[in-house]
Amino acid sequence: MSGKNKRRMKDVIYDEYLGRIRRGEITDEDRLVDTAVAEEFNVSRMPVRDALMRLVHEGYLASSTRGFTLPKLEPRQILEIFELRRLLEPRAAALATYELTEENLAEMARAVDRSESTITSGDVEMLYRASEDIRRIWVMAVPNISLRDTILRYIVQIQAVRMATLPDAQAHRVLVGFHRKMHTAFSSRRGADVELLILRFVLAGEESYHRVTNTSPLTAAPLLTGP
Amino acid sequence: MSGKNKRRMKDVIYDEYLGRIRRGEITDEDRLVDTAVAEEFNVSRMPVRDALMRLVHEGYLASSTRGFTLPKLEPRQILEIFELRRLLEPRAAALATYELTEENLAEMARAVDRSESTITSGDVEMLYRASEDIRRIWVMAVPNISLRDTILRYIVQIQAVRMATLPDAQAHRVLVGFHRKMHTAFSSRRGADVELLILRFVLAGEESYHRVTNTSPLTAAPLLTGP
DNA sequence: AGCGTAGAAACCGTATACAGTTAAGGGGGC
DNA sequence: GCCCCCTTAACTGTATACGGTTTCTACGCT
Repeated sequence: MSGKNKRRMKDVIYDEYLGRIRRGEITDEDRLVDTAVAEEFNVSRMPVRDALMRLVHEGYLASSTRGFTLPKLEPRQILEIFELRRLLEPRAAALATYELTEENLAEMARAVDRSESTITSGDVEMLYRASEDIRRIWVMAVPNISLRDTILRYIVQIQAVRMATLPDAQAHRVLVGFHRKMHTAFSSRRGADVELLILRFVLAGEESYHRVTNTSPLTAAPLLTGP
Repeated sequence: MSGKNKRRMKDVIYDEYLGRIRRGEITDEDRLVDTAVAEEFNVSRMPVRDALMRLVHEGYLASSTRGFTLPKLEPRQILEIFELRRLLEPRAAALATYELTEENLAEMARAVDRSESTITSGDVEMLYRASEDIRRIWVMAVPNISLRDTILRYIVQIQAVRMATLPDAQAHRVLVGFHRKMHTAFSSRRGADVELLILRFVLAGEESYHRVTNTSPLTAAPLLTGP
């Protein structure tokens, strides 16, 4: 009856687990095994393997000889991805500025309210979800689909950075401050303002990460060894 | 004996076909069928399917109900990827500047010579390969591995753009001119110069593509509809 | 002769089975 | 009691088989 009959199980499983990963429902301790997932969906291992292997190749999972787990990013890789985000996200957000609907902005405003409430409540879990919602709203509005898809891949890095920085009170306050400013900037419909703000946001995230983990910026070395 | 015994067939097949695609050995007309590839390697369909599906998910191939083929990019997608390249490649090339060895530069110089020789010979095939070599040399020197991998994915778009623009004499001359300038800039070890040159290079490629295909820039519309 | 339709062929998705590899855990030796 | 080795279980990779879907083709109808 419905047009969904042609949907392949491997795609269903892929979508389901990508959603779980993006919603943070898979934790570091979870070990995904194809036979177990196969049982969950009442299918054989093959479509499960297809789905999980795809998630591995896209960087959302890591495969080992003992099941699939969330990848644990090396600090080096986290810093590398900060550079990519610095290059892509300001422009992407500027493009999204002109696409966000009033409903999108209203939803973002509610998420910002939730974010601010965590300053007093200290509810890191809620901050985490609010942060996720705000990001999702604007990223989904990016009209350049290739650019949007590229940005969506950094979710693992972003979750790792949140895990590392959010327990830190200073990073928490900085993040909440940015959330309010983001809503203001997107609401103003001024792409140039949004672009600059998002650049500052990524740089602030990088700085928080460096402070919390005591690492130093990636590019210092190569730039200093230049002529 | 050799440490390669643990290499999985699916990885061997993946590497082999990724290489063939990158070297342009797969043409638009080719139709890859898993059973045929399986026969070529004397294995079953499964590792072949794994390899080909992976190439599909990474954008190097497209799957249809009738075998796997090179993806034919929509003009829209080609323009989207130009935007990504504009954002990433200048910085990536600047970072690569400090990593290129003297041998790299010498190899690039030889490729530039070959490129220039095609102005008189009109050998588009050689121009194609020289262009590929020059790009490969500097991209492989990008020290940020995540950034390098992201850039390497655009090979399909780049090949499509070359196919569309290289028969055009003006685009041909512009490209060769850039090749010489690139070698000069990389040799100078001045990242800032390289960054600007590569930005100009991507913009020139975009312009050639627009001119040849009679399309208009992607971002005109959203920017103009802004405040 | 052209178009529609039915059958066949090609190819993909999924199931089941087996082999190979790796890590864990228990038992034995030091 | 601790460490090492061997067994065993768990999990991945590959093979084979079958069913479903889509495209091609040939035949018949108009």
